[in-house]
Amino acid sequence: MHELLTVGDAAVESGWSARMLRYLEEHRLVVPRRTRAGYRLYGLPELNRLRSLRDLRAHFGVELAELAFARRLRREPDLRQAVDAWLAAGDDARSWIEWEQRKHERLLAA
Amino acid sequence: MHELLTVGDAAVESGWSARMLRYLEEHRLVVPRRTRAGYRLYGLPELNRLRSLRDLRAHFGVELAELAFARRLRREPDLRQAVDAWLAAGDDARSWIEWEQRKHERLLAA
DNA sequence: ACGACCTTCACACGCTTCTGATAAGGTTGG
DNA sequence: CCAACCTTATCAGAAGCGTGTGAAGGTCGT
Repeated sequence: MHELLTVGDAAVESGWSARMLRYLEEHRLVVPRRTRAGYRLYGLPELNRLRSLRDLRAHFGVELAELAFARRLRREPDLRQAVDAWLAAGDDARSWIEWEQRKHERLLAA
Repeated sequence: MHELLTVGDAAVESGWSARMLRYLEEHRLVVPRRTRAGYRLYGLPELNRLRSLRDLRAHFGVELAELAFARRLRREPDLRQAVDAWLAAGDDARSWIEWEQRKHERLLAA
């Protein structure tokens, strides 16, 4: 038997406030279905999603905006590529090709 | 001849303000070397990094915090996995495994 | 040794994010 | 039909981000 909870019960069950459940829907992070009258209905998948979202925030300190950005990354390949390239130039290049050149620059700077 | 610019010149050259260059360093997005006296020194790699960072923001509207988060993603595998799992449950699962089950739930809700 | 840079620190402002509260009204079940 | 829920909309406030500006002091080149 599938439990379908209205927003208040889902709030209790998930550990969020009802206010935040509406907020999360507004930002399309967890979007419940509706009854014909417009009541939100949360099923098991939504509850799991809410709980793991809560864990992500608690455990890793992830902001909602950051999650939304991660979602952008997997949907916009050119963005992803640009970001990856930018980051790669930071922690790869710095490590050894540049290192040689820096050794030289450091002499000039000293 | 490698140009090594102090913060004011690097600001002019890169299109950021000196203030922002210090801010970007503080958030470890572009970290220059220092002279013994503590002056920041920007070389070609840093200037390129600054310019492409500028482009990333202008072209894709990327926030600095989001970039920092993307960096976390590639350095913390368990975070990455958690985020990926969460996102996957949203745009894959929603599309078809869940879809069947929703059809059923929708009947109950109506 | 002086002017033009640089350093750190801190205040402040406008904007956005997250969160709660409250108001005015619709739905539902006993 | 009434209590207890739900809806949307709005105001409010704490916290953070992106910037500028200014103070108090150190460094550098001529």
